[in-house]
Amino acid sequence: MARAATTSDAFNAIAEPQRREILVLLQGGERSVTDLARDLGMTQPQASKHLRVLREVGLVRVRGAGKQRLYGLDVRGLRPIHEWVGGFERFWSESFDRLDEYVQELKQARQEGPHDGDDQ
Amino acid sequence: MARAATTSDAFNAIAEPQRREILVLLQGGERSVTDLARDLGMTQPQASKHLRVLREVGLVRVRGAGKQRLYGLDVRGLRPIHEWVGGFERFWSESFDRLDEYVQELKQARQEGPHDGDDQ
DNA sequence: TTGACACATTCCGATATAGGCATATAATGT
DNA sequence: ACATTATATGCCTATATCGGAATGTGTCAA
Repeated sequence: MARAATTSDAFNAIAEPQRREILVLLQGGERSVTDLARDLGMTQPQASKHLRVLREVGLVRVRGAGKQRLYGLDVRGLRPIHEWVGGFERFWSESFDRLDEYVQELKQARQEGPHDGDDQ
Repeated sequence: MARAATTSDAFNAIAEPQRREILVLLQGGERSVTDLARDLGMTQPQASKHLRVLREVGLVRVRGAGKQRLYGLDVRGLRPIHEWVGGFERFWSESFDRLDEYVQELKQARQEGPHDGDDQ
C-alpha cells in the first residue's frame, strides 16, 4: 500500500506546509484563489489543488462571488488535531521540568569548574 | 515531486494513524517494540519502521535494555503542532468565544458595579 | 559456539502524491 | 457571439510511501 490519501484526514491534509500557510492566511478572512496563489508564491493550479484537498477534508468552504470563488476557514476540522495534541499537554510541562533540571545541572557543573570530557 | 518525506516533519510523521497510536500508548511509559506491535495489532517490522520515523523526527527516544529496546515519548516535538493549531483556537466556536467574552464582561461588570444594557 | 530471542533492515509491488504545463469550464462584459 | 478574466481539471514524471516477507544484526545464556 501507499501512504494514506491527503484527503483522508485533516492530519494528512495539513502535513503539507503550503496548505498550512493557506489556512493561516485565511485567518484574515475570505480570499480568492488568485489572491492566495500570489501571496504564497505559488501558481494558480497549485492553489486550486491545495484548496480542493482542504475542502474535501472540510477545512475550508467555498462561496461563489461573481467569477471569483472565495475560500474561507472552517476550523471545526482542526478540533480533532487539537484534541489529540492536547492529550500530551501534561507531558510538556514534564519535559520543561527536565529542561529546568538540565539547566540547573549546567549551572552546578559550571560552579564546580570544568572537567575533561565534558564536551561531546 | 512526490509528497514530503514522513521524516521531514512532525506534521508528516503523525499523519499516519498507527504512529499516532504508538505515541498515545507511550503516554503510559516506555515500551518495547514487541509490546507495541502486539498491543497495536501490527507486525514487529511495521512497529520498528514506524518507530524509526518517530525517532528521526524526535518524537521518541530509545534506550537499550538488554536485548530489548525501550522507546519513550519525547513530546517536545509536538509543540510546533500544538502551537500551530492553537493559533486557530479563537475560530473554533463562536459560542466559546462569546462565552469567554461574556465571562470577561461579567468580571468587568462586577468590578464596575451593575449597569443596564450590559448584555448583547 | 550454538541456539534463542528482540529488533532492524532490506527488497518488492502498488499507489498517491506534488509540481509543471496545457487545457477545460465558468462567469462577466461588450 | 466573442473576448476576458477566474478557476478547475487533466496529463505527465519522479519520488516516497506502506505493507508483507525474508533476512540481517545484536544480545544473552548454556
